[in-house]
Amino acid sequence: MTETPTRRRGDTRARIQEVALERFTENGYDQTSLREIAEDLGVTKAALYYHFKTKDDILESLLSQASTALDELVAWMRAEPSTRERRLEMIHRLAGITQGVPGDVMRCVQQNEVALQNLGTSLVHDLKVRLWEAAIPDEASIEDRLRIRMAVMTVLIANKPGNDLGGTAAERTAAALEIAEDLVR
Amino acid sequence: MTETPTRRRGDTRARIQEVALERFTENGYDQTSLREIAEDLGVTKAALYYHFKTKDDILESLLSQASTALDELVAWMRAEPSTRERRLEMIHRLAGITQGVPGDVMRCVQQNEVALQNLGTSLVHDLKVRLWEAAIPDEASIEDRLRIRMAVMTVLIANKPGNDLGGTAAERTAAALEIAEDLVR
DNA sequence: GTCTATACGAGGATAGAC
DNA sequence: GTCTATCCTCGTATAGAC
Repeated sequence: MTETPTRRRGDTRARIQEVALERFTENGYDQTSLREIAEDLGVTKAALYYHFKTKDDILESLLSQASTALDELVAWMRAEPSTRERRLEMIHRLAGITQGVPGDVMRCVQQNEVALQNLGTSLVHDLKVRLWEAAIPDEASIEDRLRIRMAVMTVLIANKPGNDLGGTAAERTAAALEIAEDLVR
Repeated sequence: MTETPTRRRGDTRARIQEVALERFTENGYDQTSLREIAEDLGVTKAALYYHFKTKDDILESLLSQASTALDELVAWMRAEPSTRERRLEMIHRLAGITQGVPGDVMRCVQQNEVALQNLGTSLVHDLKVRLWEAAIPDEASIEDRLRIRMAVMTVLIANKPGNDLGGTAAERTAAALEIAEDLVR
Protein backbone atom coordinates (compact mmCIF):
# COMPACT_ATOMS: atom_id res chain seq x y z
CA MET A 1 0.00 0.00 0.00
CA THR A 2 2.58 2.54 1.08
CA GLU A 3 4.75 3.93 -1.70
CA THR A 4 8.40 3.00 -1.82
CA PRO A 5 10.19 6.35 -1.89
CA THR A 6 12.54 7.02 -4.78
CA ARG A 7 15.43 7.88 -2.46
CA ARG A 8 16.07 5.58 0.45
CA ARG A 9 14.64 7.14 3.60
CA GLY A 10 14.06 6.10 7.17
CA ASP A 11 17.67 5.05 7.30
CA THR A 12 18.89 8.52 8.16
CA ARG A 13 19.64 7.45 11.69
CA ALA A 14 21.80 4.62 10.42
CA ARG A 15 23.54 6.90 7.95
CA ILE A 16 24.35 9.37 10.73
CA GLN A 17 25.95 6.54 12.68
CA GLU A 18 27.88 5.48 9.60
CA VAL A 19 29.43 8.88 9.05
CA ALA A 20 29.94 9.57 12.75
CA LEU A 21 31.71 6.26 13.25
CA GLU A 22 34.14 7.06 10.49
CA ARG A 23 34.80 10.62 11.61
CA PHE A 24 35.05 9.88 15.32
CA THR A 25 37.48 7.08 14.61
CA GLU A 26 39.56 9.00 12.12
CA ASN A 27 39.66 12.48 13.62
CA GLY A 28 38.52 11.92 17.17
CA TYR A 29 35.28 12.82 18.92
CA ASP A 30 36.23 16.32 20.04
CA GLN A 31 37.61 17.25 16.63
CA THR A 32 34.46 16.20 14.81
CA SER A 33 31.69 18.79 14.54
CA LEU A 34 28.02 18.10 14.04
CA ARG A 35 28.01 20.47 11.07
CA GLU A 36 30.62 18.28 9.42
CA ILE A 37 28.47 15.19 9.84
CA ALA A 38 25.30 16.94 8.73
CA GLU A 39 26.84 18.41 5.58
CA ASP A 40 28.26 15.05 4.64
CA LEU A 41 24.72 13.68 4.70
CA GLY A 42 23.13 16.66 3.00
CA VAL A 43 20.98 17.55 5.97
CA THR A 44 21.12 20.28 8.60
CA LYS A 45 22.54 20.03 12.09
CA ALA A 46 19.07 20.22 13.53
CA ALA A 47 18.12 17.04 11.71
CA LEU A 48 20.67 15.20 13.80
CA TYR A 49 18.80 16.34 16.86
CA TYR A 50 15.69 14.64 15.70
CA HIS A 51 17.47 11.30 15.73
CA PHE A 52 19.76 11.81 18.69
CA LYS A 53 19.40 13.80 21.88
CA THR A 54 22.98 15.09 21.97
CA LYS A 55 26.35 14.59 20.35
CA ASP A 56 27.29 12.32 23.24
CA ASP A 57 24.21 10.30 22.43
CA ILE A 58 25.57 9.56 18.95
CA LEU A 59 28.84 8.30 20.39
CA GLU A 60 27.05 6.13 22.89
CA SER A 61 24.83 4.61 20.23
CA LEU A 62 27.93 3.50 18.36
CA LEU A 63 29.25 1.72 21.37
CA SER A 64 26.32 -0.49 22.17
CA GLN A 65 27.73 -3.45 20.28
CA ALA A 66 31.15 -3.36 21.88
CA SER A 67 29.56 -2.60 25.20
CA THR A 68 27.28 -5.62 25.00
CA ALA A 69 30.09 -7.99 24.08
CA LEU A 70 32.27 -6.72 26.91
CA ASP A 71 29.38 -6.80 29.37
CA GLU A 72 28.93 -10.47 28.61
CA LEU A 73 32.63 -11.07 29.09
CA VAL A 74 32.55 -9.35 32.47
CA ALA A 75 29.54 -11.43 33.47
CA TRP A 76 31.30 -14.60 32.37
CA MET A 77 34.37 -13.69 34.39
CA ARG A 78 32.35 -13.00 37.47
CA ALA A 79 30.39 -16.23 37.25
CA GLU A 80 33.20 -18.29 38.78
CA PRO A 81 36.26 -17.56 40.94
CA SER A 82 39.21 -16.08 39.09
CA THR A 83 41.85 -18.74 38.46
CA ARG A 84 44.85 -18.30 36.21
CA GLU A 85 43.18 -20.45 33.56
CA ARG A 86 40.08 -18.32 33.61
CA ARG A 87 42.07 -15.11 33.47
CA LEU A 88 43.93 -16.36 30.41
CA GLU A 89 40.71 -17.52 28.83
CA MET A 90 39.29 -14.06 29.44
CA ILE A 91 42.21 -12.48 27.61
CA HIS A 92 41.70 -14.82 24.70
CA ARG A 93 38.01 -14.01 24.54
CA LEU A 94 38.83 -10.33 24.70
CA ALA A 95 41.11 -10.75 21.71
CA GLY A 96 38.25 -12.41 19.88
CA ILE A 97 35.94 -9.54 20.70
CA THR A 98 38.37 -6.87 19.54
CA GLN A 99 38.35 -8.53 16.15
CA GLY A 100 34.81 -9.89 16.17
CA VAL A 101 32.91 -6.70 16.82
CA PRO A 102 32.54 -4.76 13.58
CA GLY A 103 36.14 -3.65 13.46
CA ASP A 104 35.56 0.06 13.28
CA VAL A 105 33.46 0.15 16.43
CA MET A 106 36.25 -1.22 18.57
CA ARG A 107 38.70 1.14 16.91
CA CYS A 108 36.35 4.00 17.68
CA VAL A 109 36.19 2.99 21.33
CA GLN A 110 39.95 3.03 21.63
CA GLN A 111 40.40 6.20 19.66
CA ASN A 112 38.10 8.07 21.99
CA GLU A 113 39.00 6.80 25.42
CA VAL A 114 39.07 10.21 26.98
CA ALA A 115 35.81 11.40 25.46
CA LEU A 116 34.18 8.30 26.85
CA GLN A 117 35.43 9.03 30.33
CA ASN A 118 33.73 12.40 30.22
CA LEU A 119 30.37 10.82 29.42
CA GLY A 120 28.23 11.07 32.51
CA THR A 121 26.25 7.97 31.65
CA SER A 122 28.68 5.35 32.83
CA LEU A 123 26.93 2.54 31.00
CA VAL A 124 29.96 2.51 28.78
CA HIS A 125 32.24 4.20 31.28
CA ASP A 126 35.63 2.63 31.04
CA LEU A 127 34.94 -0.77 29.62
CA LYS A 128 38.48 -1.77 30.46
CA VAL A 129 38.17 -1.02 34.15
CA ARG A 130 35.12 -3.19 34.61
CA LEU A 131 36.94 -5.95 32.82
CA TRP A 132 40.07 -6.08 34.86
CA GLU A 133 38.26 -5.53 38.09
CA ALA A 134 36.27 -8.65 37.37
CA ALA A 135 39.49 -10.54 36.76
CA ILE A 136 41.38 -9.50 39.87
CA PRO A 137 41.27 -12.00 42.72
CA ASP A 138 40.49 -10.57 46.13
CA GLU A 139 43.88 -10.87 47.77
CA ALA A 140 45.90 -9.69 44.77
CA SER A 141 49.02 -7.60 45.33
CA ILE A 142 49.54 -4.30 43.59
CA GLU A 143 51.84 -6.01 41.16
CA ASP A 144 49.26 -8.67 40.32
CA ARG A 145 46.58 -6.07 39.80
CA LEU A 146 48.89 -4.17 37.47
CA ARG A 147 49.76 -7.38 35.64
CA ILE A 148 46.16 -8.15 34.74
CA ARG A 149 45.62 -4.59 33.70
CA MET A 150 48.63 -4.68 31.40
CA ALA A 151 47.52 -7.98 29.87
CA VAL A 152 44.19 -6.42 28.94
CA MET A 153 45.90 -3.34 27.59
CA THR A 154 48.36 -5.39 25.56
CA VAL A 155 45.54 -7.01 23.64
CA LEU A 156 43.83 -3.67 23.10
CA ILE A 157 46.99 -1.84 22.06
CA ALA A 158 47.93 -4.58 19.62
CA ASN A 159 44.73 -3.77 17.76
CA LYS A 160 44.83 -0.02 18.15
CA PRO A 161 44.65 1.98 14.94
CA GLY A 162 47.81 3.74 13.92
CA ASN A 163 50.01 1.85 16.33
CA ASP A 164 52.50 1.22 13.52
CA LEU A 165 53.51 -2.14 14.91
CA GLY A 166 53.42 -3.59 11.44
CA GLY A 167 52.22 -7.09 10.53
CA THR A 168 48.65 -8.27 10.13
CA ALA A 169 45.94 -7.98 12.75
CA ALA A 170 46.23 -11.72 13.32
CA GLU A 171 49.98 -11.51 13.87
CA ARG A 172 49.66 -8.64 16.31
CA THR A 173 46.96 -10.45 18.26
CA ALA A 174 49.07 -13.60 18.42
CA ALA A 175 51.98 -11.58 19.78
CA ALA A 176 49.72 -9.94 22.34
CA LEU A 177 48.49 -13.31 23.58
CA GLU A 178 52.04 -14.56 23.94
CA ILE A 179 52.88 -11.58 26.08
CA ALA A 180 49.70 -11.95 28.11
CA GLU A 181 50.82 -15.47 29.03
CA ASP A 182 53.87 -13.92 30.66
CA LEU A 183 51.88 -11.23 32.40
CA VAL A 184 48.98 -13.18 33.85
CA ARG A 185 49.82 -15.37 36.78
CA MET B 1 65.01 52.88 39.54
CA THR B 2 61.91 51.12 38.33
CA GLU B 3 59.13 51.12 40.86
CA THR B 4 58.23 47.81 42.44
CA PRO B 5 54.52 47.50 41.71
CA THR B 6 52.17 47.07 44.63
CA ARG B 7 50.74 43.92 43.08
CA ARG B 8 53.23 41.49 41.60
CA ARG B 9 53.33 41.91 37.84
CA GLY B 10 55.38 40.60 34.97
CA ASP B 11 54.79 37.14 36.28
CA THR B 12 51.45 36.85 34.54
CA ARG B 13 52.82 34.32 32.12
CA ALA B 14 53.95 32.13 34.99
CA ARG B 15 50.63 32.52 36.74
CA ILE B 16 48.79 31.47 33.61
CA GLN B 17 50.89 28.34 33.48
CA GLU B 18 50.19 27.69 37.13
CA VAL B 19 46.44 27.80 36.72
CA ALA B 20 46.47 26.01 33.37
CA LEU B 21 48.57 23.17 34.73
CA GLU B 22 46.12 22.58 37.52
CA ARG B 23 43.03 22.81 35.33
CA PHE B 24 44.40 20.74 32.44
CA THR B 25 45.48 18.03 34.83
CA GLU B 26 42.30 18.03 36.86
CA ASN B 27 39.62 18.52 34.22
CA GLY B 28 41.44 17.75 31.00
CA TYR B 29 42.59 20.04 28.21
CA ASP B 30 39.41 19.99 26.14
CA GLN B 31 37.20 20.60 29.16
CA THR B 32 39.16 23.65 30.26
CA SER B 33 38.16 26.97 28.71
CA LEU B 34 40.36 30.02 28.35
CA ARG B 35 37.66 32.12 30.02
CA GLU B 36 37.94 29.86 33.05
CA ILE B 37 41.68 30.43 33.28
CA ALA B 38 41.40 34.16 32.65
CA GLU B 39 38.71 34.72 35.26
CA ASP B 40 40.70 32.78 37.81
CA LEU B 41 43.55 35.24 37.26
CA GLY B 42 41.34 38.31 37.13
CA VAL B 43 42.23 39.13 33.53
CA THR B 44 40.39 38.77 30.23
CA LYS B 45 40.72 36.04 27.66
CA ALA B 46 42.51 38.40 25.33
CA ALA B 47 45.23 38.94 27.88
CA LEU B 48 46.16 35.31 27.60
CA TYR B 49 46.80 35.87 23.92
CA TYR B 50 49.48 38.37 24.67
CA HIS B 51 51.48 35.71 26.49
CA PHE B 52 50.63 32.69 24.37
CA LYS B 53 49.86 32.33 20.69
CA THR B 54 47.12 29.76 21.14
CA LYS B 55 45.57 27.48 23.72
CA ASP B 56 47.73 24.66 22.36
CA ASP B 57 50.72 26.87 22.99
CA ILE B 58 49.92 26.97 26.70
CA LEU B 59 49.79 23.19 26.86
CA GLU B 60 53.07 22.89 25.02
CA SER B 61 54.79 25.34 27.31
CA LEU B 62 53.86 23.17 30.27
CA LEU B 63 55.46 20.17 28.71
CA SER B 64 58.91 21.54 28.10
CA GLN B 65 60.29 20.10 31.30
CA ALA B 66 59.02 16.59 30.73
CA SER B 67 59.93 16.88 27.09
CA THR B 68 63.51 17.81 27.90
CA ALA B 69 63.99 14.96 30.32
CA LEU B 70 62.59 12.46 27.84
CA ASP B 71 64.62 13.91 24.99
CA GLU B 72 67.74 13.27 26.99
CA LEU B 73 66.63 9.73 27.69
CA VAL B 74 66.03 9.11 24.00
CA ALA B 75 69.44 10.51 23.17
CA TRP B 76 71.04 8.31 25.80
CA MET B 77 69.31 5.25 24.42
CA ARG B 78 70.42 6.01 20.91
CA ALA B 79 74.03 6.60 21.89
CA GLU B 80 74.79 2.89 22.01
CA PRO B 81 73.26 -0.27 20.53
CA SER B 82 70.18 -1.53 22.30
CA THR B 83 71.03 -4.46 24.54
CA ARG B 84 68.71 -6.00 27.10
CA GLU B 85 70.68 -4.34 29.89
CA ARG B 86 70.33 -0.96 28.26
CA ARG B 87 66.66 -1.43 27.65
CA LEU B 88 66.10 -2.28 31.28
CA GLU B 89 68.23 0.66 32.37
CA MET B 90 66.11 2.87 30.16
CA ILE B 91 62.95 1.67 31.87
CA HIS B 92 64.49 2.38 35.26
CA ARG B 93 65.50 5.88 34.18
CA LEU B 94 62.03 6.45 32.83
CA ALA B 95 60.58 5.51 36.19
CA GLY B 96 62.91 8.06 37.76
CA ILE B 97 61.74 10.76 35.38
CA THR B 98 58.06 10.09 35.96
CA GLN B 99 58.68 10.83 39.60
CA GLY B 100 61.49 13.36 39.27
CA VAL B 101 59.85 15.89 36.99
CA PRO B 102 57.65 18.25 39.00
CA GLY B 103 54.91 15.72 39.61
CA ASP B 104 52.03 17.66 38.18
CA VAL B 105 53.69 18.13 34.81
CA MET B 106 54.00 14.40 34.21
CA ARG B 107 50.47 13.89 35.42
CA CYS B 108 49.32 16.57 33.00
CA VAL B 109 51.10 14.83 30.14
CA GLN B 110 49.37 11.55 30.84
CA GLN B 111 46.01 13.12 31.51
CA ASN B 112 46.04 14.73 28.10
CA GLU B 113 47.51 12.11 25.82
CA VAL B 114 44.93 12.59 23.13
CA ALA B 115 45.09 16.37 23.14
CA LEU B 116 48.82 16.08 22.66
CA GLN B 117 48.41 13.83 19.65
CA ASN B 118 46.32 16.48 17.99
CA LEU B 119 49.04 19.06 18.37
CA GLY B 120 50.54 19.70 14.98
CA THR B 121 53.89 20.75 16.39
CA SER B 122 55.33 17.35 17.04
CA LEU B 123 58.07 18.65 19.28
CA VAL B 124 56.19 16.94 22.06
CA HIS B 125 54.26 14.67 19.78
CA ASP B 126 53.99 11.32 21.44
CA LEU B 127 56.86 11.28 23.82
CA LYS B 128 56.30 7.59 24.31
CA VAL B 129 56.69 6.70 20.66
CA ARG B 130 60.08 8.36 20.36
CA LEU B 131 61.14 6.49 23.44
CA TRP B 132 60.29 2.98 22.44
CA GLU B 133 61.43 3.48 18.91
CA ALA B 134 64.84 4.32 20.27
CA ALA B 135 64.79 1.14 22.32
CA ILE B 136 63.77 -1.30 19.62
CA PRO B 137 66.64 -3.20 18.02
CA ASP B 138 66.61 -3.34 14.24
CA GLU B 139 65.64 -6.97 13.71
CA ALA B 140 62.99 -7.07 16.40
CA SER B 141 59.89 -9.16 15.84
CA ILE B 142 56.41 -7.74 16.24
CA GLU B 143 56.19 -9.39 19.62
CA ASP B 144 59.46 -7.85 20.78
CA ARG B 145 58.38 -4.42 19.61
CA LEU B 146 55.14 -4.81 21.49
CA ARG B 147 57.00 -6.00 24.57
CA ILE B 148 59.14 -2.88 24.82
CA ARG B 149 56.12 -0.71 24.25
CA MET B 150 54.23 -2.42 27.04
CA ALA B 151 57.18 -2.09 29.39
CA VAL B 152 57.19 1.68 28.84
CA MET B 153 53.46 1.85 29.28
CA THR B 154 53.56 -0.18 32.45
CA VAL B 155 55.80 2.37 34.10
CA LEU B 156 53.63 5.24 32.90
CA ILE B 157 50.35 3.62 33.89
CA ALA B 158 51.67 2.75 37.34
CA ASN B 159 52.04 6.49 37.92
CA LYS B 160 48.91 7.63 36.18
CA PRO B 161 46.56 9.74 38.27
CA GLY B 162 43.33 8.09 39.27
CA ASN B 163 44.44 4.60 38.34
CA ASP B 164 43.11 3.31 41.66
CA LEU B 165 45.83 0.70 41.95
CA GLY B 166 46.28 1.60 45.57
CA GLY B 167 49.59 1.69 47.44
CA THR B 168 52.17 4.45 47.41
CA ALA B 169 53.85 5.84 44.30
CA ALA B 170 57.02 4.01 45.29
CA GLU B 171 55.19 0.71 45.62
CA ARG B 172 53.50 1.09 42.27
CA THR B 173 56.78 1.98 40.59
CA ALA B 174 58.49 -1.03 42.15
CA ALA B 175 55.73 -3.28 40.86
CA ALA B 176 56.02 -1.75 37.40
CA LEU B 177 59.75 -2.40 37.30
CA GLU B 178 59.22 -6.03 38.30
CA ILE B 179 56.80 -6.48 35.45
CA ALA B 180 59.10 -4.69 33.03
CA GLU B 181 61.79 -7.27 33.83
CA ASP B 182 59.43 -9.93 32.51
CA LEU B 183 58.50 -7.95 29.44
CA VAL B 184 61.87 -6.74 28.22
CA ARG B 185 64.04 -9.40 26.69
C1' DG C 1 7.30 11.41 11.37
C1' DT C 2 11.12 13.97 9.25
C1' DC C 3 13.27 17.75 8.45
C1' DT C 4 14.55 23.28 7.68
C1' DA C 5 15.07 27.83 9.52
C1' DT C 6 16.70 30.35 12.94
C1' DA C 7 18.54 31.74 17.31
C1' DC C 8 21.27 31.47 21.73
C1' DG C 9 25.27 31.24 24.66
C1' DA C 10 29.97 29.67 24.97
C1' DG C 11 34.14 28.32 22.70
C1' DG C 12 38.85 30.03 20.55
C1' DA C 13 40.89 33.76 18.17
C1' DT C 14 42.19 38.60 16.30
C1' DA C 15 42.69 43.88 15.68
C1' DG C 16 43.48 47.78 17.74
C1' DA C 17 42.72 51.39 21.63
C1' DC C 18 44.87 52.68 25.85
C1' DG D 1 51.19 44.75 28.97
C1' DT D 2 46.33 44.64 29.26
C1' DC D 3 41.85 45.42 27.69
C1' DT D 4 37.42 46.27 24.52
C1' DA D 5 35.16 44.95 20.69
C1' DT D 6 34.41 41.76 17.35
C1' DC D 7 34.31 37.42 14.59
C1' DC D 8 33.45 32.69 13.44
C1' DT D 9 32.33 28.10 14.87
C1' DC D 10 30.71 25.13 18.26
C1' DG D 11 26.77 22.31 20.63
C1' DT D 12 22.07 22.96 21.67
C1' DA D 13 17.11 24.25 21.41
C1' DT D 14 12.65 25.35 19.45
C1' DA D 15 9.08 26.62 16.02
C1' DG D 16 7.00 25.18 12.32
C1' DA D 17 7.00 23.56 7.11
C1' DC D 18 6.09 19.29 4.68
